[in-house]
Amino acid sequence: MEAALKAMSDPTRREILQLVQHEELPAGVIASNFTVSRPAISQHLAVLKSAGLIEERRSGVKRLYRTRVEGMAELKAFLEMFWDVRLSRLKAAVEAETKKEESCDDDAKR
Amino acid sequence: MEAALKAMSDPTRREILQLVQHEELPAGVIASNFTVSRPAISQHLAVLKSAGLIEERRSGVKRLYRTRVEGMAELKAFLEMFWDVRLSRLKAAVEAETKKEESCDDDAKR
DNA sequence: CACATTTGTAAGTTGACACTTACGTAAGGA
DNA sequence: TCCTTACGTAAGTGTCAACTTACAAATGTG
Repeated sequence: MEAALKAMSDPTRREILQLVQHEELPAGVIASNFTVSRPAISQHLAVLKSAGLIEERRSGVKRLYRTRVEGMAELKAFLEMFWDVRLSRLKAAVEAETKKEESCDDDAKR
Repeated sequence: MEAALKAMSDPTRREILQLVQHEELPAGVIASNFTVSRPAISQHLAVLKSAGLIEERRSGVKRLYRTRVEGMAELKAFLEMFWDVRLSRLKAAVEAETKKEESCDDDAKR
């Protein structure tokens, strides 16, 4: 999640994400959309992949990339939770409660 | 917007944002919630402020900070638009059209 | 096999940034 | 005025990240 947010903080990577959001594209084609070198894009793709925001599929000598919808959904959910702290505080409280229930069943006595 | 996203990519700054989201807090109190030095927090506050994500109010010798809701709303809107590329492409097209219209006014004089 | 295509990886450079300690500044008492 | 409180700012340091060029690896083609 941390990695996903950091990955998205780079403008080039955001552009890449938009490029492959609705069509699967080979690395070379992606790189051709930018002025930076092809290896630079290759490294950006590696960052996005390890952040779970894109997925790679090999077809012959080519490597096709596209947005990984689950990763984007997770990131979106994290941010949604962030907008309203009351929600995230609630979530934290719920998690704490869950832990309590797991560790001590004494709570039922109260 | 770029600045806001980059500001949010740091975990310490995200914690600060949550701290001051529902209560106005002086810099010192904010810093006391972290293990890093007070000047470090002061610098983080400056980053968040220049990104438009928090606002500062002076009260005597203290400086009170709280989340700037407009800034958070703008960032959220940007990301909402980002999730669906079709929308952002539409937005880009609209912006291009607007520019055209602006320059077209000049053209009309010719 | 020899060769071109497509891509990742290695190595090095540069700049940004998160952090530290030391110092400056402004407000408010004793 | 002197001192304390609550800060920001300056200056320096180490780390990381984005970029470059050069090279390696894997797959298809003659």
